Amino acid sequence: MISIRMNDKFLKPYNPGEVEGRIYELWEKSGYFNPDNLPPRHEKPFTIVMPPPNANGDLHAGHSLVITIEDIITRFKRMRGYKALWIPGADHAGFETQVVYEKKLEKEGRSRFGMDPQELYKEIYKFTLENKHNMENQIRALGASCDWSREKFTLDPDVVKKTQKTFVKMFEDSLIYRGKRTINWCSKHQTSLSEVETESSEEITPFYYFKYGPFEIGTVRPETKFADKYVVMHPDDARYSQYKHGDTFEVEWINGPIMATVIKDEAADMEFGTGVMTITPWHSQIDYEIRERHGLDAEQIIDWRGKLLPIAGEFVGMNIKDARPKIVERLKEKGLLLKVDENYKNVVKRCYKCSTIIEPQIKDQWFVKMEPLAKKAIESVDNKNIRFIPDNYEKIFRYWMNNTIDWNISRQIVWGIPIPAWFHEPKCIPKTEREKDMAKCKEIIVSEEEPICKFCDAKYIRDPDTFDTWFSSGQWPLFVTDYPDGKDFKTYYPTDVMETGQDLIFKWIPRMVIFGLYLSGKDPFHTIYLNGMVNDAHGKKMSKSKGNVINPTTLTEKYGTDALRMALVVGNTPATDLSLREDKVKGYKNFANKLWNIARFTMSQHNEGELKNSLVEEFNALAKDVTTDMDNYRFYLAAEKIYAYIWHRLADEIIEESKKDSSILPTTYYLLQNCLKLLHPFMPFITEEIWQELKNKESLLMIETWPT
RNA sequence: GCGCUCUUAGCUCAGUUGGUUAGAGCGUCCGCCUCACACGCGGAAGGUCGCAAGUUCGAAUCUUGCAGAGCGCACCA
Repeated sequence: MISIRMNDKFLKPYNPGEVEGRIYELWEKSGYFNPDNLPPRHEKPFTIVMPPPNANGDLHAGHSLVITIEDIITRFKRMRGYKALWIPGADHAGFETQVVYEKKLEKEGRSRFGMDPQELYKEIYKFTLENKHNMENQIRALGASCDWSREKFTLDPDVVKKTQKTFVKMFEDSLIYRGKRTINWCSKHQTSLSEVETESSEEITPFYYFKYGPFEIGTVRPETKFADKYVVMHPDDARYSQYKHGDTFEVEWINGPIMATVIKDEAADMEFGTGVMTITPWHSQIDYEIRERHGLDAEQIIDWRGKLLPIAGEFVGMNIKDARPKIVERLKEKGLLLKVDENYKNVVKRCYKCSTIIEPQIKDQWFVKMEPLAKKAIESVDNKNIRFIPDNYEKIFRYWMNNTIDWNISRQIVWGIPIPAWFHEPKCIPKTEREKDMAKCKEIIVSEEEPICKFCDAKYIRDPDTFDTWFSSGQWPLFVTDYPDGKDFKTYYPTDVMETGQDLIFKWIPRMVIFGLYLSGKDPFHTIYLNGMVNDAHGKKMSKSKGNVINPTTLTEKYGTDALRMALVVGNTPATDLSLREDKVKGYKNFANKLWNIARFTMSQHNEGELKNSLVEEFNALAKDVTTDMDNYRFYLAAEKIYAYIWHRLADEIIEESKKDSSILPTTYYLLQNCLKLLHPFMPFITEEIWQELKNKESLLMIETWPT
C-alpha cells in the first residue's frame, strides 16, 4: 500500500495564479512544444497554423477562443501520439496597423502625410515589435502549446522575399496585371482598398431629378455631374426611339452649355426612374464599363482628397460634401431641378476603418486575376479535398468563389511589403546616338532585383506601393512550413486543420486555398474549422464605443485560464456566436476547485489494490465517447461530458461510495488519473499541476497517452 | 433585393444520422458548516421546444408557409 503524502498547498483552495506561470515554464523547458523533441511514439505529423494575431494591440476575447480551440486540438493530437505541431505567428497587418498608428500620430498632433516614408516605417516597426512581444506573452498565458521556435512574423525577411517572388511568378504567368480600373478610394487614408475592406450599407439619400436637354435624369450625386456629356438609354426603350446612338445636342448645364452625346446601352434600366441617365466614368464602376464598351472619354472630377477639380468651375476645391447642396441650388436657380425624392434608399460604400464614403476613382493598380485561381479552389471543394466545419460554410465559400472580382493588391501605405515593380521615370533617353531601339525599353519592369535601363543607364524607380496584407498572409501555411525547400515543408505541409474566426471566410480562407494550390499544387489543409464571434453577456457585439468589451486577461486573473477556456468551449458550437458571461467563467473556476479537492481526497487515501471492473468499463465507455467527439471536432460536447462525469459521477457518487466501501479506493485513484488525461486539453494547467503531485514530478501529463 | 443562421426552462445555451418521462450551467426556492470541497452537499419548482400545416407507427429534430432576431453579400444611375 502506498499512501501519498499531501503537499501543504493541497490544504488550500486551488490558486491558478500561483500555478499557471510555473506550469507553462515546465512545459516550455521540456521542449515538447517542438514536435521534433517528442518521444519516438509520436510518428505521424499533425499540423495547425495559428492565424497570426495582429501585432498592434492586446489580444481580445475572440483571440482567446481561437487559441483555446487550437490548443485543445493540438494537445489532444499530441496525447494521441501524433507529432503535433502548432506554428505561432504575428501579423504586421498592413493597413490595420497603419490605421492604428495614424490614430496614435493624430493624438500626438502629427500626421503621416509629410513624414519621410522610411522614418514612418521605422516608427511603426518599433511599435509593432513591442506589441508583438506583449502579444506573445498573452498567448503563453492562455496555455498555448505552440512551438515558439518556429514562430514567424509576416515581415520576416524570408517572408518578404517569398512574397515578392510570388508576385513576379504570377506576373509571368499572366495572373497579375497592372491596369487602370475603378478602385475603392478612401480619401482620408489616401489609399485604395479591396472589396473586403469596404462596408456597404443601405442609407436614405435624396434623389434628384434634373432637366438635361430634352431628357430628365436622376442622380444621388449631383457633385459628380459637371462633365457628364453622355446620356445613356436602353436601345429597346420605345420612349426614346427618336434618338439615335451618337446623336449630339447642346444642353444647358451646371456651369453653362455643353455638347451631349446619346449612347444606347443595355446597362440602362428602363424600369428605373425615367430610364435615362448621364454617366461619370471616372467615379462609377458601371459608368466606367459603359465607357469601355463605347470608347468614351473619362475625366476626373474629384481629386484624391475628395475635393472638386478645376472642371467644377467656381466650385473648385470644395469638399464634395459641402458642394452638393450648393450645386443643387445652382441647378435650381437655373430651372433645371425638377423634383427631389427625399426617401430614396441607396447603397453606400464606406471605408471599414474610418467610415469615410468610398470614392470610386480610376487609378493604375496591380490586380490579381481571380477567376482561374478561384476555379481550382472550387474543384478542391468539389473533390472533397477540403471540408468545412460547420458544413454550411461550404456554400458561402462557393458563392464567393463563383463571384470573384479581380483583386486590387496595391496599397498606398508604407506599412507593408514593397511591390517589386519598377518604373522608368522620366522616359528613356538613349545616351548615345547609336541606341535607337527605344521601343524595346520597358516602362514597367517586374523583378525582385532593381533594374537598370540598357539604353540610358537610368535606374528604375520603385513602385512606392505596398501589398495588401492578405497577399502575403494568404501564403502563410506555405511560409511557416518553409516552402519550397525547407525540411518542414516536406514533413508538415499540407497542414491539417485551419481553425479561425468565421468572419475570415471571405478574407483569408479563400486566399490561402488559392495560393496553396497555385504555388504547391496542394490544398494547404483538409479541414476548415470556423469558430463564431465572442459577444458580450447579452449576445451583443463587443465594441469600444459601446463600452461592453470584456478583456480576457481580467477574467484569467480573476478565475484562472482553465476556467476561461472551459467557459469559451462548453456549449459553443462551431461558427455560432458565444455570449461570454462572467458567471459562466466563475462556474468553471468552481469546477477547478472541485477537481482540486477530488485530488486532495483521493491522494489522502490508500490507493493500491484491485480495480473494480464495472467502474473501469464505465469510464472506458466515456473515454470512447469523448474521443469520438474530439475526432469530430465536437469539443463543446466532449468538455461537457468530462465535466459531468468528474463532478456528478466520480465525485458525487463513486467517491461518496468509497467512503463506505474502501475497496473502491484504488479504482477512484485510477479514475482520477484518467480523468486528468481526458480533461487535460481543456484545462491544461490544473490537470498538469495535479499530475505532477500524483507522479512525484516524474512525468508530464502533456505527453501521456490518451486513454481509449 | 439575394444568401446564411437562429427562435428549446427566468438568463445563456446543448440536444451528434427522427425513437422511451426534452438536458446543462447560472439564477430561484427549501434544508444542511456531513472530518475532500460552503468555490460545497442534499432536494425542489420551472418548458404545449416561435406560430400553422404536412410527411411518419413516432418530430424539438425532416418538408412547406408565416412571424420575429442576427449576420453576410449587393455597381440599379
